[in-house]
Amino acid sequence: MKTEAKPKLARSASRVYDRVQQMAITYAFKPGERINEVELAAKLNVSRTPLRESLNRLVAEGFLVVKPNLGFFRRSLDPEEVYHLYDLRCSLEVQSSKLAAERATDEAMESLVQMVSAEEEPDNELELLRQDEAFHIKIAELTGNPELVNMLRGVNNRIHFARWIDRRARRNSREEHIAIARAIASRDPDEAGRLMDSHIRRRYQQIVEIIKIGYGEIFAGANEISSISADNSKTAAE
Amino acid sequence: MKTEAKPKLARSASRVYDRVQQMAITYAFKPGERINEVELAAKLNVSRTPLRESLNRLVAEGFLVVKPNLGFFRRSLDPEEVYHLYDLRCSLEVQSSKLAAERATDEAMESLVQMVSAEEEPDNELELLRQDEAFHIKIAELTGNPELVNMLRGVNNRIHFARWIDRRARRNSREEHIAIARAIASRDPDEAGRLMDSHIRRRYQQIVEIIKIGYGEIFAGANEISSISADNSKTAAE
DNA sequence: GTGTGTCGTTCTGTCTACACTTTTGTATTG
DNA sequence: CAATACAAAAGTGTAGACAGAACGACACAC
Repeated sequence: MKTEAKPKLARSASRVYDRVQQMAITYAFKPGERINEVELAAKLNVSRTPLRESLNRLVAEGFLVVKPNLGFFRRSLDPEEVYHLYDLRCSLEVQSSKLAAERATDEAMESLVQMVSAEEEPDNELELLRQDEAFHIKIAELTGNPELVNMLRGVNNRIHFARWIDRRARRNSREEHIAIARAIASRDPDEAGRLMDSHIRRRYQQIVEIIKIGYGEIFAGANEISSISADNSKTAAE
Repeated sequence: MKTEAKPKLARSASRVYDRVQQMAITYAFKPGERINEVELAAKLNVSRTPLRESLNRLVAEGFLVVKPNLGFFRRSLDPEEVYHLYDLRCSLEVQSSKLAAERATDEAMESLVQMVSAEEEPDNELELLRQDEAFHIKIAELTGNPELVNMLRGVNNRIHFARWIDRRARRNSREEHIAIARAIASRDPDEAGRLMDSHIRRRYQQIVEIIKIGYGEIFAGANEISSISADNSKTAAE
C-alpha cells in the first residue's frame, strides 16, 4: 500500500504513463478487456484526465483500441497479429544487422563482440531474456539510426509476452548471438542478415503454440509475466 | 467560419485528432514551435481536454514532443532525423518488396502490375505524389502484414513534406515502378529488393538540400504543403 | 415462456475551474 | 544605464462536475 500521500502534483502523468504501459506490456489487462477508467484512476491515485492521456498514447502505440462511447479496450490477442509483429520484427532486425555490419564503427563492433562474450550463463530466466533483448537492441543501435531503434522497441514491447513464453526455447541463443556478432564484426552484411533471419524466424514458426500457452499464463495471473523495464523512451528531439 | 453550431457532442475528439494530425503532417506547426493549447482549442471549437488527448497521440507517433510544464512542441526539423526516417523507410520498403515477391497471390500481383500500367501521366504534381504513395503502400499490402503497412504509413506521414518538396525529382518514377512491379510479379525477391533500394536511396542522398528548401516552403506558408489525405487509421482490433 | 418497452445505473466524453509554473513586464537599486 | 528583484500575466497540469450514451433489470404484453 502506497503511504506516500501526494508529494507533488505536477508531472504525475509521466509516471502514470509508465505504469500503464507496463501493465499493457505484461498483460495486466486481459486481451479484449474493457478498461474501467474510474477504477484504474483510483488505483493509480490520479484523476481520469492524466490517465486518459496515457491511454491515448497506448492507442497510438497499438496496445489499446478505443470504441466510441465504450472506452478503451486492450487489443485482443490474435495469434495472427502476433505473427505479423514477429514478422515485422524479423524484417527490422535483419536490416539492422546488415546495416550494422556496413556502418558501425570498429569500436562499436568491438563492444558488441565483447558484450556477447562477457555474457555469463545467467542463473534465472528473466536475466536471460533481458540479455537477449539487450543484444538485439544493441545491434539496432549500431546502425546509428535512433528511429529504427525506437520502432524496434515498440514492436518488441508488443510481443514481449510471447518472447517471455518462448524463453525456454532460448537455450542455444548464445552461440547464435556470437555467430551474428562475428558476422557483423567482420563486416559481412549478407551473412549477418542470413543468421539473424534464421535466428528469429525459427522462433515464430510455432507462434500459435506459444499463444496458446500465453493465454493460459495470462489468465492464470498476468502479474507473473516478466516485466522487464522496457525503457522505450522516445528520442526527445530538440 | 464554421456556422454549424454543435450538432452532437460525442466523438468530436476523433475529428480533432484527424485535423491536428493533418496540421502536423503539413507543418502547419512550424518546427520547434510551441503549441498553445487554449489558442488551438479555440480555433478547433473544442475544449483543451480532447485536444490534449489528440496531442498526446501525436507525441506517441513522433510528431510532437512534450516538455514538463512547458507543453507540446512540434519536433524540430532536423535533417539528420529526416535522413534516419528515409533510411528506415528504405529498410521497410526493401523488405516489403522482397516479401511481396515471395508471398503475394498471383491475383494481387496482377493488380499491382495493372495499377502501374494503368497510371496515366497525371496533370498535376499532387496527383503524381498520390500515385507514388499509393504504389508503395500497395506493395506493403501485398506482404499480407497489416502491421508493416501501419508502420510504413507512420513513417511516410512523418516525411510527407520531404517527398512533397522532392516531387519534381520524381520524373522517371514511372519506369522504375514498372520495373519493380515486374520483378515482384516474376517472384524475384532479390531483384525487387535491389530495385526498390536504389529507387528510394537515390532520393535521400540529397536530403540536406531538400530540407533546406523545405524550411523555405514551411516558413513561407505551411498550408501550401500538399495535404494528401493520409488515412493512417490503425487496424482496429477486435 | 418469450419478446419488448421502460426505468435506473454505470461509464464515457467533454467542459470548466483551479493550483502551480513559467514568462514577461516593470520598477527599483547600484 | 545595467542588472536585479518583484509583481502580474499567461499557460500548463490536474481535478471535479455534468451531459449523454450504453447496459442491465424489471415489468408488462402477447
